[in-house]
Amino acid sequence: MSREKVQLGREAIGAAALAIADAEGFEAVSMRRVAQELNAGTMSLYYYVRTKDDLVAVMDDALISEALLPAVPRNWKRAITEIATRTHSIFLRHPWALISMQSAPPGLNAMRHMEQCLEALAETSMTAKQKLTLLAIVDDFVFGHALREAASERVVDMEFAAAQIAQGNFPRIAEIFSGGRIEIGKSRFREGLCLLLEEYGPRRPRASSKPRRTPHGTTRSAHKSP
Amino acid sequence: MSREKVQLGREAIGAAALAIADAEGFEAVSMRRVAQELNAGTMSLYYYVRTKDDLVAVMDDALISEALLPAVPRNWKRAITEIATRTHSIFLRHPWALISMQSAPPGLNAMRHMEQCLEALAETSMTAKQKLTLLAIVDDFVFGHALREAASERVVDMEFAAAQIAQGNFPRIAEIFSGGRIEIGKSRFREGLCLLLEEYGPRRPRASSKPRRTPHGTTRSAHKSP
DNA sequence: GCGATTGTTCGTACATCGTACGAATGGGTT
DNA sequence: AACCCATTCGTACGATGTACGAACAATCGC
Repeated sequence: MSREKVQLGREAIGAAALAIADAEGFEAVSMRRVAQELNAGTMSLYYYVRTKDDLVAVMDDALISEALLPAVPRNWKRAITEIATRTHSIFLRHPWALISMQSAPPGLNAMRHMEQCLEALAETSMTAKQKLTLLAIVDDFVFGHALREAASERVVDMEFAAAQIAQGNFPRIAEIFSGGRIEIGKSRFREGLCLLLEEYGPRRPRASSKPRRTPHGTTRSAHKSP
Repeated sequence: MSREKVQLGREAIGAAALAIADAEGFEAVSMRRVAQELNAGTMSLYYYVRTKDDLVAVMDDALISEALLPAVPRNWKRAITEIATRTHSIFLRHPWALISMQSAPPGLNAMRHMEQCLEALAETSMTAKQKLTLLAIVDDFVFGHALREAASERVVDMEFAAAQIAQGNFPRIAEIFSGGRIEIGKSRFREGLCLLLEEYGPRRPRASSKPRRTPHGTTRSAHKSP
């Protein structure tokens, strides 16, 4: 927290919130704490930000910008892999974004990201639906792996599990860990990604179509930006 | 909320909390609300449950029980697919569990689940590391797909995005949606799962088949039980 | 019989959170 | 001078998780 006040604004507030999240964890990001960081009154933030969720959306969009490639490789598999890897690394460093992004409306950088993904697939012969499906499947995996990897770094109480294993109730679990802890580090991310891409590419994609409806549609205006 | 009080206990409290989560959403689950549902004082819950996170862990483990198969198919791909599908459907109905399970210590049912997964792979020629890797990759995808699918059912503000598209800033996004909304329903879950399993299977391990049955141990523990 | 011990219930109190409301402040226009 | 409007923010409210310890009931040693 520096002494002089910075000019308030959406980006400044988002940046301050991000700094706090990085330094003290996402749960430390409160309106009061962010305001304090900016030497401003708590309620002053609400002039630029509708609600805390809106603030988080700003943080999210700021993060997504890190997933943008300066240039999209010609080879589409390489391009998708590179984007996915960047996205993945963002989530590993900011696991909270995995959750908050699911409820945040798409911002400018999110759209740039999507545009870039489509650009990567532009030269392929895939149909629109095939493109969207591939991107969705890849994202599913990226999000899922980051979610579980981030969690696995947390320390959880293993006492109960250890007791159960020692008691002999779970022979297969006991057996597979008998040789000590097995590390399946980040290698499985590349591995899974390859499985998805290599299979999807050369083969003729299946036209499994099962239509589904989704009633979507809302309206809202962008909040004030001075 | 019925009038007569039920006998308090870990399971009863967890069940009540689950009922509230199903009926009113996970965010409606508060200690006061659960206690009210059980016609008990708020603080009475803390005799059976260390903290709210502990309560949530009870809920999680109760949910996992739904992922357990009565019998494990001999064909390992079919077995894994069935387990994954069940797990997936749990998360679609209880999206909050995606997050809470990441920080919850493994409970009894979680361990049974793991044991069952290992049983499914018992007759393959995979090494321990290969088994764990496969299970991890599959879970990554299951969690990821459920996470994003649950989110896509939420209603989010699309006005900003629509405006950007209409403004012509994102030609590829505009193009791909020009033919109306494209629905890539739950088909992509099966599709992705197949990609992962079919590729992982044949090349590495030789799958030999032999029947096997499911053992189950049961024990109790954790915090006070009256 | 009685006091002590132990298991169970829960009322009160506190810190922290998001944010509704509306009063202050200050710079331009007229 | 009078008005307007953008911007700041102090106060207050209701909700949350839970620490603390009092209250009550059942059981046991004597």
